[in-house]
Amino acid sequence: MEQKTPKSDLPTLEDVARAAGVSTATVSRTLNSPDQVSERTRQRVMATVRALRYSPNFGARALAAKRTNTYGAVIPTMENAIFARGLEAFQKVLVANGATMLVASSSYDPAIEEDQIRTMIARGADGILLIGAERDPEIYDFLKERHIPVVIAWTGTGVSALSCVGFDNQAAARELAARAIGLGHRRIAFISAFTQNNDRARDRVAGARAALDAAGLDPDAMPVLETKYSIQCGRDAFVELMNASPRPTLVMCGNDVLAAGAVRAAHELGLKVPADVSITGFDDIELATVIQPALTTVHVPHRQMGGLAAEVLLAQVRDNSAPQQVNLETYIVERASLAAPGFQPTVAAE
Amino acid sequence: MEQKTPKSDLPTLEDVARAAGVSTATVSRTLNSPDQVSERTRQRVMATVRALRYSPNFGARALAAKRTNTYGAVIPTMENAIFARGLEAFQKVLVANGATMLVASSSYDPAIEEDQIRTMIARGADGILLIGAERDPEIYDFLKERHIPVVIAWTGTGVSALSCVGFDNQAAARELAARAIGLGHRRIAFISAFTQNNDRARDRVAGARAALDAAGLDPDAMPVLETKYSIQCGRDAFVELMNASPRPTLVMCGNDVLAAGAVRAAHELGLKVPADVSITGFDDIELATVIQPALTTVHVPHRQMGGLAAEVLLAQVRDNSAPQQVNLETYIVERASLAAPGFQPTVAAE
DNA sequence: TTGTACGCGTTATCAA
DNA sequence: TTGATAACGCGTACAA
Repeated sequence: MEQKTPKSDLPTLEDVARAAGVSTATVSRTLNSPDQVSERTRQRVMATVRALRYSPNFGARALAAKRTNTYGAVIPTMENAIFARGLEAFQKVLVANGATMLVASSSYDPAIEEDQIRTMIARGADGILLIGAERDPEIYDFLKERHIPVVIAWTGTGVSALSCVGFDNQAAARELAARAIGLGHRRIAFISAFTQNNDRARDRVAGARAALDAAGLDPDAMPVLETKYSIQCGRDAFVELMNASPRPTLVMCGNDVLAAGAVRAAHELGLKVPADVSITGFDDIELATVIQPALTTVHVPHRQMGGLAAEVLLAQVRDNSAPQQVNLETYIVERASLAAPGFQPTVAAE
Repeated sequence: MEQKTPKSDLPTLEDVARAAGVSTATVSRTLNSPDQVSERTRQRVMATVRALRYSPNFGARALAAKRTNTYGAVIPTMENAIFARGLEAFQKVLVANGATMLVASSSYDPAIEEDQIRTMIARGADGILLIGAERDPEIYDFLKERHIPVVIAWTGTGVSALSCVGFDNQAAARELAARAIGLGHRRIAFISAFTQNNDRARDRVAGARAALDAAGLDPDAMPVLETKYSIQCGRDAFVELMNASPRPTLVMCGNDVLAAGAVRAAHELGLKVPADVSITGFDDIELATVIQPALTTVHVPHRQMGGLAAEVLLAQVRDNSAPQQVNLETYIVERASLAAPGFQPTVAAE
């Protein structure tokens, strides 16, 4: 009156082994390194696996193999098209390589982010994707101590000894500003995301300043308003900026969402874009093409960034390859929201 | 000349126990059920935990506890604001309850989705969030067999014995169509997402038909074009629809993204919205407020849905509570893109 | 309140 | 190519 495992539970490796008439080691090998097993036994084992609907226990596997095949992504928020795009690409590459993605968002809060990072590693993440390079050095120490490979995305100037896949925020903004200056703009204002704990935002503002400087203009004369990431906030900021006198001829925005708000505000103020005031964005999300006028902006290869980040991370974990620094190209997308000051569309057509 | 664990590895429960001068059981209890431990020893153990920077090994924990505190979400794509919103909320509630989120996207492909679901449970997910109720019954059997709690979101008509948190897609679309019919619209066309494997899309079309039927109009006379989820596709579909003669006075769209494309196409065709043709959306994402004219659409409480889904799932797993069916309210958001046929804005202001 | 001791399901080492 | 078996690190009856 004694049975082995009547617990009505899921089948285990041992169950498969017994049913197939082999040892657990052979079953394990069949699953993990099929080429070490003879064709015949492999067939038999696989058949048993299917018959028993066996699926390996994750915890046991992680415990024994010291690897989870799980990767964490800690981002500011999924409710931002740029991160959603990057994540989607990151995840796709992971899946294509048999790995799974863990996601947590920090709401741009460094304390929450730190917590999430710790949670990720406690959850056994084999590697981690982080956005931006700026954070408490202690976190980097922690990560290094646990030997967790990290890839930093969205910024090209990474932390030494860490992988990064990004682009030069500052150079991109500088180029855009330089183009505007070339068009004749002199009074430029900037609506930025909060720059605290956000190196990307800071670099973009710095880029605009650098262009001003290079053109012999006073970089510190540029009004900069920092605000939250939302259309409404972009709108409010724009209104405030237009209270200045003389008014700016160009309002650069740290991202397309803020720019969309600015364009909206311009309409409400009875200002024509770009005739009365030019507006630029950054990111090139779909929103930029949908509003009137469409946004002149900086194209950022979000999807490529996410995909590459996954590849770099996988290489580090699986092939133990060295950290890499990848810098992607951005480019200006010319649409309608930027033109020379006082530009008249119909006249210009001549 | 013998040491216990000189492997230069991470500290284990045993290390903490030894350093604190207690048994591993006590350390485990301090961590998992602090109230079963005396204040004094708890203090001491916690201090040691911090000193050693101990963090429990995930695999071992999962193996012993038969629980991972990890929940999976399988969605069509993160690159869709509605799912991004829902996921963000889902994740927030999870984190607030000490759990972690696994994410996979299926690209609306049933085969991929099935794969992802299996992967999730192979990864030890304690529960799973799925979008929409329609899928191979075999998958539900599989889930049931493994005793994995499931919550289905985005649709109110769930699978029996499974939790769902959603809303009535059909009723919402019916109501919107009824309002349009009340306004005088008779020739209505519909741009839908692909309805195959998508009960939400199908229900929305059915809702419009139901309203037509209720008004004594022929539901089958309504032209329906199915297309991919993108602004460009909405644009193309709209153009095609407007080739009909007589033209529809209203084009309903299955979601806001398609509607945005339709509005764009109307502009390009020289048609005024809503004077020449009305357009409606569905979802009420930010995009709806940003385009000109702003979209009259159905507001769907995406965030609430995601948050509730997490709560329902957690309750099932942790409190072993019964599956729940939650139906959320939607409502029509009246903006500018829907008006009576031939409506003249300036005249109407009188 | 605390400790002992076993089991959880795999992987991996070593022999055969 | 295959098998026996020792880890792997933690939770939890059960006992004290």
